[in-house]
Amino acid sequence: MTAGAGTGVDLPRLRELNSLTIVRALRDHPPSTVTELSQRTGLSRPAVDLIAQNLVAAGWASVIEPGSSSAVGRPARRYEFRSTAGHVLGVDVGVHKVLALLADLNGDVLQSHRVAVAADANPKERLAALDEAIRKCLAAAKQKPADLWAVTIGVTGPVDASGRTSLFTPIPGWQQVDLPSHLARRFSCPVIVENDCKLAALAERWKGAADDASDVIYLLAGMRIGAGLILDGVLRRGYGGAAGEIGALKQVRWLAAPSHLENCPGVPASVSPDDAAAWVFEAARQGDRHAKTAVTRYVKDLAVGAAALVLALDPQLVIYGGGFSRSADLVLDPLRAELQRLCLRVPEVRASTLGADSVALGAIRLALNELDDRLFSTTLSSPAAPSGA
Amino acid sequence: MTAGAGTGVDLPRLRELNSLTIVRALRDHPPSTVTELSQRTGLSRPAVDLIAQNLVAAGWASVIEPGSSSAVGRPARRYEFRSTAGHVLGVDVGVHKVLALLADLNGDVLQSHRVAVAADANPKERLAALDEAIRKCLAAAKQKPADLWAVTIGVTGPVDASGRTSLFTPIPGWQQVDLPSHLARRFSCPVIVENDCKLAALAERWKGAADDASDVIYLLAGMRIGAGLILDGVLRRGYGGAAGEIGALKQVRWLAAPSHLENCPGVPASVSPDDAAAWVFEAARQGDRHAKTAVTRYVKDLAVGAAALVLALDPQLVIYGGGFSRSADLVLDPLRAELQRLCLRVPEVRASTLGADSVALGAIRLALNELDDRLFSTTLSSPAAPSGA
DNA sequence: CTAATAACACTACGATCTTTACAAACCGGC
DNA sequence: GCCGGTTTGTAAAGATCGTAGTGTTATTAG
Repeated sequence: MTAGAGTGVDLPRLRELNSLTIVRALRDHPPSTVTELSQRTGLSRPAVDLIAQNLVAAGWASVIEPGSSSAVGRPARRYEFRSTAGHVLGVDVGVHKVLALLADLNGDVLQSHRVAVAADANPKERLAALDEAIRKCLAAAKQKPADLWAVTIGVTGPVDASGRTSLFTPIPGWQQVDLPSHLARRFSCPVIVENDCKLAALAERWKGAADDASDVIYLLAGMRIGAGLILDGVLRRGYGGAAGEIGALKQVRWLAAPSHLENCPGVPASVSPDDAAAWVFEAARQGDRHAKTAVTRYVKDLAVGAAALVLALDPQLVIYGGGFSRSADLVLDPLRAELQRLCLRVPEVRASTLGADSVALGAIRLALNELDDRLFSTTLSSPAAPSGA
Repeated sequence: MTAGAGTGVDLPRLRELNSLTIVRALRDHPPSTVTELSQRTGLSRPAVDLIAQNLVAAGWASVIEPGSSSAVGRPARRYEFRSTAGHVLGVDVGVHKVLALLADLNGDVLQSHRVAVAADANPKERLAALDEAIRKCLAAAKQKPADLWAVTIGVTGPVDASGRTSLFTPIPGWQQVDLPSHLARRFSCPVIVENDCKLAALAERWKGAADDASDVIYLLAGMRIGAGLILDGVLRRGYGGAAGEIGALKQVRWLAAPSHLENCPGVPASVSPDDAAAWVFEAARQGDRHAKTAVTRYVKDLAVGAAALVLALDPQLVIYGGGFSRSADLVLDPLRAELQRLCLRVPEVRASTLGADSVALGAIRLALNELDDRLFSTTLSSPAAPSGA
């Protein structure tokens, strides 16, 4: 292949490029007339017309015949991206649950299924829950595994090039699990495994609190704290997939931070360790001294790592997400104050607007991104579920 | 303009795209025959031939008529990128010196001029030195300011969107200096001001120790420690231009690190503060106990910040550069050991291979990058010094 | 000097987009 | 109900570009 010099463009390729342009224009906007597409793309109306007809023939677009029009002039035929031409699956394999979402090519969620898992479940049980979540989600939408065009699974811990969490993961026994192999037997389409923080960051940038920013640090705050980095609008994985794992540094007190909440004096014995943090936040809201101190200490420790990331990357925006983001009302202001104290230039700080689905939503976004790269960078063939890798 | 949907391609644009492809192919390789270009770009020989002739007519390429050939067959005419069609200037405004480099469009340095400046010089004196360095460098190469296509100036401290080091800079009085305005009066071409660490990182990736990596953390180690980040092969500035300034965090001991060297017991009074570090490194090489301790402590502190960056970004490579990189023999191994201790996945650690010119070289690279963006993204007009911004 | 080789030069062809022109469909007003 | 105004759909002509194929030219090897 030609290396970095770029490749010459001949006429069939030109048509392909313009077809891609039209597809993108269709996808980014509601059903459009040929005239609108012509204006948006700069192509002439006859050219757009021809390409649109070809796209319909290939299955990428569908026609909406003109109904009753309100404007003057002849009513226009409208073209629309056929978002149902394919489907993608996004799955969140968490500590307590597995959540599977099925979406169309627009990224609209069509179906979801959640399976609870014990925190100390062994890998076999967890994989069974994963299979069940996927199976039931597809069944409810009357889809087969072969109908999927891309699948992404979110897991806890940094994901290496082979799709394994070999460096570290808090899920017991999960370090040895070879998820790509497990799933390759079930799907013919590409399967991506990715870190949960990174996926949540993607989701937040896609349709969450960061949809207007291109340089974002996303904090996934829970009993474990992680970070996902979006720079120049693109998710950064790092060379080995371990970007954002600054919590591993002792000077950054992310490992200790949640323990302030867990070990806060006054938590009733009846509250399980998993719910302790929520109890403490609520107590702090009620004015409990110990709880307020615990939250303050938690934020102070959280802020050190956040400041390190902010100083390293100088983002536009920091998103506070994850399970603890329900308590953002208590965290955001002191976090801002700490960042002000520690950083050169303080970014905006916002709470996540996506709920517990953020990781699975990010998985969908990543699957769609992969699809875009695969379909739209090379040739635009007829839409069909890919058989090979 | 059309928003994110991309723009349609018509036939004149097609020709432009292919011309750009040929220009890039010419630039990346030694003088090429039409056949070679045809193979590299995938375009047919007649097409390449026509485009090449147009490029020659426009001034982008020059012809080498066939001389004595060694191969069989008719000797081929060769085309070559006319690197002398334009020039760029890269300047390093350091604490002790101003260094100006003039380069052609290949990035080959044609001329350099260095002017010494006192560390405590006021902005007016420093600007005078800058003007002198530029003037003499251009004069020696028989070039006028109007012949330049792009200029980049490297300064110490994070550079904001307006080209000022408003947040922080160790150079006395420099925070108020409006370098872009100062230079806009002298040049009609675009002038970029950028942080020195970032430029040195660019240089190292261009023709230094990092020329084979795409995810690089560059450490500019001297009496002050800074960092430049290259992710996915692109320099990351951060939203406000302050990426890499992790030294501002107290838990990261970068501000204190060099003081171990400066305040090392046993440094003779005759050694100036600026030379103390070099003396300590040399003493450590000779086996001096105190010096060795100082170096150890220095590396320990340096490693904390480096580890924070490594954990945050998971790079392929860490480059140890800057004034202290002459002592890399003492630093690299203990630095690797510390990173091993602190990080999840340890990147490769290398010493800078570029000398004191790295910042100015990076300035040239950035000027050329800007030129590429400007010329090759839109239309490929005749080469000429740009008049407007 | 001849054959082989590889590059150059030219022509015919096909694909693509644009421009121009005209018919079709719909609205509003008389 | 009919007619002008407006916008869309469609067809034909013109222009540009890259490809394929053919012949010509320059050099080396024998």
